[in-house]
Amino acid sequence: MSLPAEGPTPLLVVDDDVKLCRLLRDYLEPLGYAVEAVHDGRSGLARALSGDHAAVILDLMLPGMNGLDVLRELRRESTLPVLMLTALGDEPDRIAGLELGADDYLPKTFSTRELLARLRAVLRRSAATRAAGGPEREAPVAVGGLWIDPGARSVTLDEKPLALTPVEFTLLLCLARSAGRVRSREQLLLEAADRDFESFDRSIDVHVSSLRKKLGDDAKEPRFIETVRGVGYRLRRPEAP
Amino acid sequence: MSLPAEGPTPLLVVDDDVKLCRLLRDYLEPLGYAVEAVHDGRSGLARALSGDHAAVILDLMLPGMNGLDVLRELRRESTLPVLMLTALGDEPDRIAGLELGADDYLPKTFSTRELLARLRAVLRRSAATRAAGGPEREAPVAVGGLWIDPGARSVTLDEKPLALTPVEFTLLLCLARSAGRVRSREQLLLEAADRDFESFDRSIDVHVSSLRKKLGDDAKEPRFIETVRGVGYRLRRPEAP
DNA sequence: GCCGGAAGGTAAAGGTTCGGTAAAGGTGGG
DNA sequence: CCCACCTTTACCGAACCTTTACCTTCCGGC
Repeated sequence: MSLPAEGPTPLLVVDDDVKLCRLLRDYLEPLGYAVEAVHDGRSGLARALSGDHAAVILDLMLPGMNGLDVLRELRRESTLPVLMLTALGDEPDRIAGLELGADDYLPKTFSTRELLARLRAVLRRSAATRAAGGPEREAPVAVGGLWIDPGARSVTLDEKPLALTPVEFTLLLCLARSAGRVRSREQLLLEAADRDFESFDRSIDVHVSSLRKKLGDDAKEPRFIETVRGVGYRLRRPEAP
Repeated sequence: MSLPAEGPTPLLVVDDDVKLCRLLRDYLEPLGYAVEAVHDGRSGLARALSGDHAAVILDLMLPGMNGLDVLRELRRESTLPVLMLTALGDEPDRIAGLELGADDYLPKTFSTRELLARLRAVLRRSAATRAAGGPEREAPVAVGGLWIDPGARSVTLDEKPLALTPVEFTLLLCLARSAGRVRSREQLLLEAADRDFESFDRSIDVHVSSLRKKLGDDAKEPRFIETVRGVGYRLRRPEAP
């Protein structure tokens, strides 16, 4: 990806609300961003694919081509960071958007602070992945009835979505990636919470406990997370006959 | 794994759609890959097992031998990276594929960019695990009908899993690693329980006793753990006629 | 062969450690 | 301030390790 090394950070805003677009421009340009605005889905997609921007702020309610369709098409070709604008309480769209590969969402009632925070977070993350070796797309992991998608940070169990907290998600992902092998509390804590372990730290146990509850798992006869006494935990790998 | 150090990266494509195979070859060869294509499952499996390739792109819909069967068979012998091709929205197959050990999936409507990105990701990951995780991992030990896996911290006896306590496990592992040689109670206690031995300490004897019980072993005519009077214990190595 | 002591086998008891989990406490973002 | 989340604390029960005790087996000496 080739972005100019200097100058303001170029952003694309796709929203049919012209007033909102102006608002965003007025707020963001003094802060070092260059805002290009388009007002329908089709041109939004075209501009987003041009490679001229560092990120897109994308409304989901659009005339012509729906925002979700724009996102889906965009994701066939590009890993450009996408921040989607959703009406308050529009949970289903939000989830659909994140599953299609949006990087974050922004309620339409956002505060300027919130906007800036999420925008920066999204840009930072994309810069980080780029620096770390390009658009490393992480493959989803499936084990037992679990489907874990690192990109969307979503989990389904027997086709049904689970609501996990960040630490729970990472913990589960970490266990799933080494399914069948034991992982120590040290490793888990480091990967899931980025923290060092010191004795009498029970937080992994607690996270495992609540994970099990959400998975409908029983600690004694677990379908998923097995305890390995004195060592750590292990995700069961289904028998392979 | 022995791949040529130089030249194009050799790929295997298994798909009955000859046109698609040609498409892949035309796209990938100029980018530094060598594409070998076969069009049915059975030859796909045979070629994949040859060790001649760096990765496989595997269609799941195949005449003769199903792609999932190919994958399952392949995974018995090989950790070769597999990218599977799935029809859009074919969630069940995707899940089955990943559970069988596919490394990623590619919707049949993939863009060339997407193909390349995922292919590179898969190759990079496999290179990484080979470089880092490979030699570091502790190798399982097999002796008699025993299979001891330090990574999983699991033991099977004649294919059936055994539930051992931490000390029992370490004790058995320790004995198995020096199968055929005697180990003193001192050594065993130190390795298995991290404790110093002082005279009249019987705890190793007790652990050996319960181990034998779990192994179905008889102290007098042992299949596994032999007593060496006045010295310690020894795990029998199966006769080598 | 018989005897005695040392070594080893093992069941059971005792005490400790470990892990599950509810609930309290703390923290940061909205 | 509220909410969601993570961590810490506390308590309990279960699993575990060691010790003890009582046998059996082994082996050298008689």
